[in-house]
Amino acid sequence: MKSKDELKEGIIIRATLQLIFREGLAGLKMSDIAKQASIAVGTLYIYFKNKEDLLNHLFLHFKRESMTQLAQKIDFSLPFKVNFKQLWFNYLTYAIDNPEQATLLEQLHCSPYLRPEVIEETDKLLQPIREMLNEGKRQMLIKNIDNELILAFLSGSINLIARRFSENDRKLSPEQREQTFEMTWDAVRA
Amino acid sequence: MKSKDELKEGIIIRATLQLIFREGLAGLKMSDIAKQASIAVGTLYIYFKNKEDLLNHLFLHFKRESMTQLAQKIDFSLPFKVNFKQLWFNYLTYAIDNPEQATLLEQLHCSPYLRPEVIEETDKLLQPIREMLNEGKRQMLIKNIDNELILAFLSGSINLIARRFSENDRKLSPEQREQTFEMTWDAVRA
DNA sequence: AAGTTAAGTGAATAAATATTCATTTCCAAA
DNA sequence: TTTGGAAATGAATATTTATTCACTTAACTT
Repeated sequence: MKSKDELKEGIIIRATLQLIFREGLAGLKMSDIAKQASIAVGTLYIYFKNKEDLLNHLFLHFKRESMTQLAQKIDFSLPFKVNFKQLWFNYLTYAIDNPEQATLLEQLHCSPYLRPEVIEETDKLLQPIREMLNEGKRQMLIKNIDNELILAFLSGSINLIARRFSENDRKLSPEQREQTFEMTWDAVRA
Repeated sequence: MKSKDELKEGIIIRATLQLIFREGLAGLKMSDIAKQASIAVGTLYIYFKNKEDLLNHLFLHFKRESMTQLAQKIDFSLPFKVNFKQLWFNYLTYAIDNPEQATLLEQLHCSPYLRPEVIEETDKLLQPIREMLNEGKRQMLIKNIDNELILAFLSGSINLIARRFSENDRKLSPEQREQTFEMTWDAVRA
């Protein structure tokens, strides 16, 4: 018998991601996804129960992917600022190289498709970062401000910068990335 | 003869705004808008040619409204930092009190509905702010960083904070607003 | 190499949603 | 107080888009 192509699920997810980035969730059609993925519409329903199911998988997939990227090269034996900077650069780099992802999460977050439990699950992934911020406060290195406020400040600024500077001819230079980190560090440091 | 209710256009726009905030653009139905505005579906088509037309008006309406808010109490004879702070607080306050607006612009910005010329037109509205930033740089008060980068940093952070802290029981306290401004000022100041 | 089973297809169908329009309601001028 | 005309209505219709399914194709088994 013919075996399920393991790659295909990924192809579908990536095709969907690109379409949402370009056209927004509101314009997303199953037939367009199929075309973008170079498969038949019916095939979509072999890999996903329906559109809602596909979008929930999509959301979880990229949340996990971004969190994996985020944790790269973090080593808690190193000084706080080193880790903070690494974390921030990981996020920025991921966001710039994958600008679709931020748009996606944005658009899905308030949509009739996303199931609430999926949102909750993804929020838990941030826990280690919250603990890192606590550590920074304990060492009096960063301002004593509510974690959620700091997180919103950090991710809000990075996300928008990444969106605005993700096209190839506008991508941030290494200098600009350093400048932006300087702004961020000045913002949070005690 | 019966005269057109001038208020109704505003009611429709506000109803639409709320629905997009709650359910996202993807879930937006003309019938829901009608219900939310307590009018019949047909009436929508008296005030707007069709859904696309309605959404373009919506976008322009709130862009202009937010810009008007932004310019409140700005007085170029006052010192740069005073104006900067005023501007920032205007934006934050507007964003917190009208969290729907940010979601709306976000969702519409990449959607098949919005016409490109409408996007362009709204970008022009930012021109005075860019000039203000230039003035700050001339006076060596803020870092010499690309305006678009600073703007993205500022609006990204404010937008996300406003979204996260817009529910009544989580709204930012005056202290938290000051703290957040402190972060912002530390970020941009030279 | 014939048989078996699941993947893949896309036209056909179902479901959701935008838009129209025949009718009714309301206002203002005559 | 009548009446002309625009506003308002919402069931009916048109359109768009998700989903199904009868059929074809491909890979594995005996």
